[in-house]
Amino acid sequence: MGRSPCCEKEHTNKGAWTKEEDERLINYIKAHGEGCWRSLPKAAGLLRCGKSCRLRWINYLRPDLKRGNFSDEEDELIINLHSLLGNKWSLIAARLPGRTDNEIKNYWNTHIKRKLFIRGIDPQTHRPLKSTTTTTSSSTTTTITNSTTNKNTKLDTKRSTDFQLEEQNYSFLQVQPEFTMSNMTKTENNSRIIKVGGSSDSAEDSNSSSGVTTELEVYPDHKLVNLELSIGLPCQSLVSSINNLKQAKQQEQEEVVTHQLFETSTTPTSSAPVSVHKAACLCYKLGFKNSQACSSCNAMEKTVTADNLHRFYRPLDA
DNA sequence: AAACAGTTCAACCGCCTCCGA
DNA sequence: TTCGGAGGCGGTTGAACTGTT
Repeated sequence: MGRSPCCEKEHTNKGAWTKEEDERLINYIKAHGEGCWRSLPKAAGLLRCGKSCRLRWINYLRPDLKRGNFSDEEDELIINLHSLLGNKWSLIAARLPGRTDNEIKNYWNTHIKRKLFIRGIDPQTHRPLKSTTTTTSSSTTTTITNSTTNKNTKLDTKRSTDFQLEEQNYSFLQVQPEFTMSNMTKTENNSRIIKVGGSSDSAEDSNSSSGVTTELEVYPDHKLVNLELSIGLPCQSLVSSINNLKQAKQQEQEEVVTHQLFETSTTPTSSAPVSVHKAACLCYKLGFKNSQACSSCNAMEKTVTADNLHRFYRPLDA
Protein backbone atom coordinates (compact mmCIF):
# COMPACT_ATOMS: atom_id res chain seq x y z
CA MET A 1 0.00 0.00 0.00
CA GLY A 2 1.21 3.49 0.74
CA ARG A 3 1.78 6.25 -1.65
CA SER A 4 1.82 5.57 -5.35
CA PRO A 5 5.22 6.30 -6.85
CA CYS A 6 5.62 9.23 -9.22
CA CYS A 7 6.98 6.87 -11.85
CA GLU A 8 7.92 3.24 -12.42
CA LYS A 9 10.99 2.94 -10.25
CA GLU A 10 12.12 -0.41 -11.55
CA HIS A 11 12.71 1.02 -15.01
CA THR A 12 14.43 4.23 -14.02
CA ASN A 13 18.04 5.12 -13.44
CA LYS A 14 19.08 6.72 -10.21
CA GLY A 15 22.14 8.53 -8.97
CA ALA A 16 24.50 10.76 -10.86
CA TRP A 17 23.55 11.84 -14.35
CA THR A 18 25.74 10.88 -17.28
CA LYS A 19 26.82 13.28 -19.99
CA GLU A 20 24.58 11.49 -22.48
CA GLU A 21 21.56 11.89 -20.25
CA ASP A 22 22.31 15.57 -19.78
CA GLU A 23 22.57 16.08 -23.52
CA ARG A 24 19.30 14.28 -24.17
CA LEU A 25 17.54 16.42 -21.60
CA ILE A 26 19.03 19.67 -22.87
CA ASN A 27 18.23 18.85 -26.47
CA TYR A 28 14.68 17.88 -25.66
CA ILE A 29 13.97 21.03 -23.65
CA LYS A 30 15.62 23.20 -26.28
CA ALA A 31 13.34 21.68 -28.89
CA HIS A 32 10.10 21.41 -26.92
CA GLY A 33 10.51 23.63 -23.89
CA GLU A 34 9.68 22.78 -20.31
CA GLY A 35 6.38 20.99 -20.35
CA CYS A 36 4.90 17.98 -18.62
CA TRP A 37 7.73 16.56 -16.54
CA ARG A 38 5.96 13.26 -16.09
CA SER A 39 5.88 12.50 -19.78
CA LEU A 40 9.20 14.17 -20.59
CA PRO A 41 11.53 11.25 -19.77
CA LYS A 42 9.78 8.90 -22.16
CA ALA A 43 9.56 11.53 -24.88
CA ALA A 44 13.23 12.43 -24.46
CA GLY A 45 14.32 8.81 -24.33
CA LEU A 46 15.49 9.00 -20.73
CA LEU A 47 15.21 6.26 -18.15
CA ARG A 48 14.63 8.78 -15.43
CA CYS A 49 11.82 9.89 -13.18
CA GLY A 50 10.13 13.12 -14.28
CA LYS A 51 10.97 14.74 -11.00
CA SER A 52 14.59 13.80 -11.43
CA CYS A 53 14.61 15.45 -14.87
CA ARG A 54 13.03 18.58 -13.51
CA LEU A 55 15.55 18.78 -10.68
CA ARG A 56 18.48 18.16 -12.98
CA TRP A 57 17.33 20.88 -15.34
CA ILE A 58 16.48 23.46 -12.69
CA ASN A 59 19.48 22.91 -10.46
CA TYR A 60 22.19 22.15 -12.94
CA LEU A 61 21.46 22.37 -16.67
CA ARG A 62 19.47 25.58 -17.00
CA PRO A 63 21.48 27.99 -19.16
CA ASP A 64 20.87 31.03 -16.98
CA LEU A 65 22.51 29.51 -13.92
CA LYS A 66 25.34 31.41 -12.32
CA ARG A 67 28.14 29.05 -11.39
CA GLY A 68 30.92 29.74 -8.96
CA ASN A 69 31.35 31.11 -5.49
CA PHE A 70 28.91 33.36 -3.77
CA SER A 71 30.02 36.96 -3.41
CA ASP A 72 30.02 38.79 -0.08
CA GLU A 73 27.05 40.80 -1.30
CA GLU A 74 25.15 37.59 -2.05
CA ASP A 75 26.10 36.27 1.40
CA GLU A 76 24.67 39.29 3.16
CA LEU A 77 21.61 39.28 0.95
CA ILE A 78 20.93 35.65 1.78
CA ILE A 79 21.36 36.33 5.49
CA ASN A 80 18.99 39.26 5.39
CA LEU A 81 16.45 37.44 3.26
CA HIS A 82 16.63 34.45 5.56
CA SER A 83 15.99 36.68 8.55
CA LEU A 84 12.84 37.87 6.84
CA LEU A 85 11.66 34.71 5.12
CA GLY A 86 13.12 31.82 7.09
CA ASN A 87 13.86 28.56 5.27
CA LYS A 88 11.86 29.60 2.22
CA TRP A 89 14.69 28.75 -0.14
CA SER A 90 12.67 29.16 -3.28
CA LEU A 91 11.61 32.67 -2.26
CA ILE A 92 15.19 33.53 -1.40
CA ALA A 93 16.43 32.07 -4.68
CA ALA A 94 13.90 34.16 -6.56
CA ARG A 95 15.78 37.22 -5.33
CA LEU A 96 19.17 35.95 -6.44
CA PRO A 97 19.30 35.68 -10.21
CA GLY A 98 21.12 32.59 -11.43
CA ARG A 99 21.03 30.83 -8.08
CA THR A 100 18.81 27.88 -7.26
CA ASP A 101 16.99 27.09 -4.06
CA ASN A 102 19.01 23.89 -3.68
CA GLU A 103 22.28 25.75 -4.12
CA ILE A 104 21.33 28.41 -1.59
CA LYS A 105 20.10 25.80 0.87
CA ASN A 106 23.37 23.91 0.61
CA TYR A 107 25.37 27.10 0.87
CA TRP A 108 23.41 28.13 3.92
CA ASN A 109 23.99 24.83 5.66
CA THR A 110 27.68 24.59 4.83
CA HIS A 111 28.91 28.19 4.96
CA ILE A 112 26.53 30.78 6.27
CA LYS A 113 25.44 28.89 9.36
CA ARG A 114 29.04 28.66 10.43
CA LYS A 115 29.66 32.28 9.55
CA LEU A 116 26.77 33.38 11.74
CA PHE A 117 27.90 31.18 14.61
CA ILE A 118 31.31 32.82 14.41
CA ARG A 119 29.60 36.19 14.60
CA GLY A 120 27.72 34.92 17.65
CA ILE A 121 24.38 34.94 15.88
CA ASP A 122 21.85 32.14 15.97
CA PRO A 123 21.25 31.22 12.30
CA GLN A 124 17.62 30.33 12.91
CA THR A 125 16.53 33.29 14.96
CA HIS A 126 19.16 35.79 13.79
CA ARG A 127 19.56 36.86 17.37
CA PRO A 128 22.76 36.84 19.39
CA LEU A 129 23.53 33.43 20.79
CA LYS A 130 22.50 33.24 24.43
CA SER A 131 22.91 36.93 24.82
CA THR A 132 21.77 39.15 27.62
CA THR A 133 21.13 42.80 27.01
CA THR A 134 21.23 45.31 29.82
CA THR A 135 20.01 48.75 28.99
CA THR A 136 20.73 51.72 31.19
CA SER A 137 20.01 55.35 30.60
CA SER A 138 23.50 56.01 29.33
CA SER A 139 24.81 52.87 27.71
CA THR A 140 23.94 49.46 26.38
CA THR A 141 26.07 46.48 27.26
CA THR A 142 25.76 43.14 25.55
CA THR A 143 27.38 39.97 26.81
CA ILE A 144 27.60 37.05 24.44
CA THR A 145 28.00 33.63 25.95
CA ASN A 146 29.06 31.01 23.45
CA SER A 147 29.17 27.51 24.85
CA THR A 148 31.37 26.22 22.05
CA THR A 149 34.24 28.58 22.71
CA ASN A 150 35.89 30.33 25.60
CA LYS A 151 38.02 32.71 23.62
CA ASN A 152 37.03 35.85 25.44
CA THR A 153 39.13 38.23 23.45
CA LYS A 154 37.51 37.16 20.22
CA LEU A 155 34.09 37.54 21.76
CA ASP A 156 34.90 41.08 22.81
CA THR A 157 35.87 41.94 19.29
CA LYS A 158 32.75 40.32 17.97
CA ARG A 159 30.56 42.11 20.45
CA SER A 160 31.90 45.32 19.14
CA THR A 161 31.26 44.21 15.56
CA ASP A 162 27.72 43.19 16.39
CA PHE A 163 27.12 46.52 17.99
CA GLN A 164 28.37 48.25 14.88
CA LEU A 165 26.10 46.12 12.73
CA GLU A 166 23.25 46.97 15.03
CA GLU A 167 23.99 50.64 14.63
CA GLN A 168 24.13 50.28 10.88
CA ASN A 169 20.74 48.58 10.83
CA TYR A 170 19.20 51.58 12.46
CA SER A 171 21.24 54.23 10.70
CA PHE A 172 18.09 55.72 9.30
CA LEU A 173 17.29 56.94 12.79
CA GLN A 174 20.45 58.95 13.05
CA VAL A 175 18.96 61.76 11.01
CA GLN A 176 17.19 62.58 14.24
CA PRO A 177 19.91 64.08 16.45
CA GLU A 178 18.51 62.94 19.75
CA PHE A 179 18.54 59.29 18.74
CA THR A 180 21.38 57.22 19.99
CA MET A 181 21.79 53.49 20.20
CA SER A 182 21.74 53.91 23.95
CA ASN A 183 18.08 54.79 24.14
CA MET A 184 17.06 51.77 22.14
CA THR A 185 15.99 48.46 23.66
CA LYS A 186 15.18 45.17 22.04
CA THR A 187 11.78 43.52 22.11
CA GLU A 188 10.69 39.91 21.88
CA ASN A 189 9.76 40.15 18.20
CA ASN A 190 13.15 41.51 17.16
CA SER A 191 11.94 45.07 16.81
CA ARG A 192 13.33 47.89 18.91
CA ILE A 193 11.79 50.37 21.27
CA ILE A 194 13.11 53.90 21.10
CA LYS A 195 12.37 56.44 23.72
CA VAL A 196 11.48 59.74 22.16
CA GLY A 197 11.60 62.94 24.15
CA GLY A 198 11.33 62.90 27.92
CA SER A 199 14.15 63.22 30.35
CA SER A 200 17.58 61.82 29.87
CA ASP A 201 20.35 61.47 32.40
CA SER A 202 21.78 64.76 31.33
CA ALA A 203 20.21 67.78 32.93
CA GLU A 204 20.82 69.74 29.77
CA ASP A 205 18.75 67.32 27.76
CA SER A 206 15.96 67.26 30.24
CA ASN A 207 15.70 71.00 30.06
CA SER A 208 15.46 70.94 26.33
CA SER A 209 12.63 68.49 26.20
CA SER A 210 9.08 68.65 27.27
CA GLY A 211 9.55 65.97 29.87
CA VAL A 212 7.14 63.68 28.07
CA THR A 213 8.54 60.29 27.11
CA THR A 214 7.11 58.33 24.24
CA GLU A 215 8.12 54.82 23.29
CA LEU A 216 8.14 54.08 19.59
CA GLU A 217 8.55 50.62 18.11
CA VAL A 218 10.69 50.39 14.99
CA TYR A 219 12.07 47.60 12.83
CA PRO A 220 15.56 47.19 11.43
CA ASP A 221 16.55 48.77 8.16
CA HIS A 222 17.77 45.77 6.16
CA LYS A 223 19.71 48.02 3.90
CA LEU A 224 21.26 45.22 1.91
CA VAL A 225 17.91 43.76 1.02
CA ASN A 226 16.12 45.17 -1.93
CA LEU A 227 12.84 43.33 -1.86
CA GLU A 228 11.33 46.06 -3.96
CA LEU A 229 9.11 46.65 -1.02
CA SER A 230 6.55 48.94 -2.40
CA ILE A 231 5.01 49.99 0.84
CA GLY A 232 6.34 51.12 4.14
CA LEU A 233 7.80 54.13 5.77
CA PRO A 234 10.63 56.03 4.22
CA CYS A 235 13.06 57.42 6.73
CA GLN A 236 11.74 60.95 6.51
CA SER A 237 8.25 59.78 7.17
CA LEU A 238 9.37 58.04 10.29
CA VAL A 239 11.19 61.10 11.54
CA SER A 240 8.36 63.44 10.75
CA SER A 241 5.89 61.10 12.33
CA ILE A 242 7.96 61.13 15.48
CA ASN A 243 8.05 64.91 15.46
CA ASN A 244 4.32 64.97 15.03
CA LEU A 245 3.99 62.61 17.90
CA LYS A 246 6.06 64.83 20.15
CA GLN A 247 3.99 67.84 19.18
CA ALA A 248 0.85 65.99 19.92
CA LYS A 249 2.16 65.04 23.33
CA GLN A 250 3.13 68.60 24.07
CA GLN A 251 -0.38 69.78 23.30
CA GLU A 252 -1.45 68.01 26.48
CA GLN A 253 -2.29 64.90 24.57
CA GLU A 254 -5.29 66.43 22.87
CA GLU A 255 -5.12 63.67 20.36
CA VAL A 256 -3.92 60.10 20.54
CA VAL A 257 -1.99 58.92 17.51
CA THR A 258 -1.24 55.26 17.09
CA HIS A 259 1.72 54.41 14.93
CA GLN A 260 1.64 50.92 13.61
CA LEU A 261 4.84 50.34 11.73
CA PHE A 262 4.93 47.02 9.98
CA GLU A 263 8.09 47.57 8.01
CA THR A 264 10.54 50.15 6.76
CA SER A 265 11.42 50.61 3.15
CA THR A 266 15.05 50.41 2.11
CA THR A 267 14.39 52.39 -1.00
CA PRO A 268 12.10 55.22 -0.17
CA THR A 269 10.02 56.15 -3.16
CA SER A 270 8.27 59.41 -3.46
CA SER A 271 5.58 57.80 -5.55
CA ALA A 272 4.60 55.25 -2.97
CA PRO A 273 1.59 56.21 -0.96
CA VAL A 274 2.72 56.25 2.64
CA SER A 275 0.70 56.60 5.76
CA VAL A 276 1.55 55.66 9.29
CA HIS A 277 -2.12 55.19 9.99
CA LYS A 278 -2.54 52.21 7.73
CA ALA A 279 -1.39 48.64 7.94
CA ALA A 280 -0.21 46.68 4.94
CA CYS A 281 -0.58 43.01 4.12
CA LEU A 282 2.61 40.96 4.22
CA CYS A 283 2.05 39.58 0.74
CA TYR A 284 3.03 42.96 -0.66
CA LYS A 285 6.49 42.63 0.76
CA LEU A 286 7.01 40.18 -2.05
CA GLY A 287 5.87 42.49 -4.81
CA PHE A 288 2.86 40.51 -5.87
CA LYS A 289 0.76 41.99 -8.55
CA ASN A 290 -2.97 42.42 -8.37
CA SER A 291 -4.02 38.93 -9.38
CA GLN A 292 -1.58 37.36 -6.98
CA ALA A 293 -2.75 39.24 -3.93
CA CYS A 294 -4.39 37.32 -1.17
CA SER A 295 -8.10 37.48 -0.73
CA SER A 296 -7.88 39.78 2.24
CA CYS A 297 -5.85 42.20 0.14
CA ASN A 298 -8.52 42.25 -2.48
CA ALA A 299 -10.96 43.47 0.12
CA MET A 300 -8.72 46.36 1.03
CA GLU A 301 -8.34 49.86 -0.24
CA LYS A 302 -6.21 49.84 -3.34
CA THR A 303 -4.10 52.24 -5.36
CA VAL A 304 -1.99 51.64 -8.45
CA THR A 305 1.41 53.28 -8.73
CA ALA A 306 3.69 54.12 -11.61
CA ASP A 307 5.43 50.77 -11.51
CA ASN A 308 2.07 49.07 -12.03
CA LEU A 309 2.08 47.48 -8.63
CA HIS A 310 -1.15 47.58 -6.75
CA ARG A 311 -0.86 48.73 -3.17
CA PHE A 312 -3.38 47.55 -0.62
CA TYR A 313 -4.19 49.23 2.64
CA ARG A 314 -6.40 48.14 5.44
CA PRO A 315 -7.78 51.06 7.42
CA LEU A 316 -7.13 50.56 11.09
CA ASP A 317 -10.78 50.69 11.94
CA ALA A 318 -11.63 48.03 9.38
C1' DA B 1 51.36 6.84 0.54
C1' DA B 2 47.58 5.41 3.17
C1' DA B 3 43.97 5.98 6.33
C1' DC B 4 40.83 8.70 8.37
C1' DA B 5 37.90 12.82 9.22
C1' DG B 6 35.55 16.63 7.64
C1' DT B 7 33.17 19.12 3.93
C1' DT B 8 30.54 19.85 -0.16
C1' DC B 9 26.75 19.45 -3.10
C1' DA B 10 23.93 16.75 -6.45
C1' DA B 11 20.23 13.94 -6.02
C1' DC B 12 16.52 11.70 -3.67
C1' DC B 13 12.39 11.38 -0.65
C1' DG B 14 8.12 12.43 0.98
C1' DC B 15 4.93 15.91 2.07
C1' DC B 16 2.18 19.85 0.59
C1' DT B 17 -0.42 22.77 -2.53
C1' DC B 18 -2.69 23.72 -6.65
C1' DC B 19 -5.74 22.78 -10.23
C1' DG B 20 -8.75 20.48 -13.27
C1' DA B 21 -12.16 16.81 -13.84
C1' DT C 1 -17.39 19.27 -2.94
C1' DT C 2 -14.25 15.65 -3.57
C1' DC C 3 -10.51 13.34 -5.61
C1' DG C 4 -6.32 12.45 -7.97
C1' DG C 5 -2.42 13.92 -10.70
C1' DA C 6 1.37 17.02 -11.27
C1' DG C 7 4.55 20.23 -9.78
C1' DG C 8 7.02 22.42 -6.10
C1' DC C 9 9.33 22.58 -1.81
C1' DG C 10 12.33 21.65 2.26
C1' DG C 11 14.84 18.12 4.67
C1' DT C 12 18.01 14.47 4.24
C1' DT C 13 21.37 11.34 2.23
C1' DG C 14 25.54 9.65 0.45
C1' DA C 15 29.22 9.77 -3.03
C1' DA C 16 32.99 12.51 -4.21
C1' DC C 17 36.30 15.54 -2.87
C1' DT C 18 39.72 17.81 0.28
C1' DG C 19 42.50 18.29 4.26
C1' DT C 20 45.01 16.28 8.10
C1' DT C 21 47.67 12.99 10.55
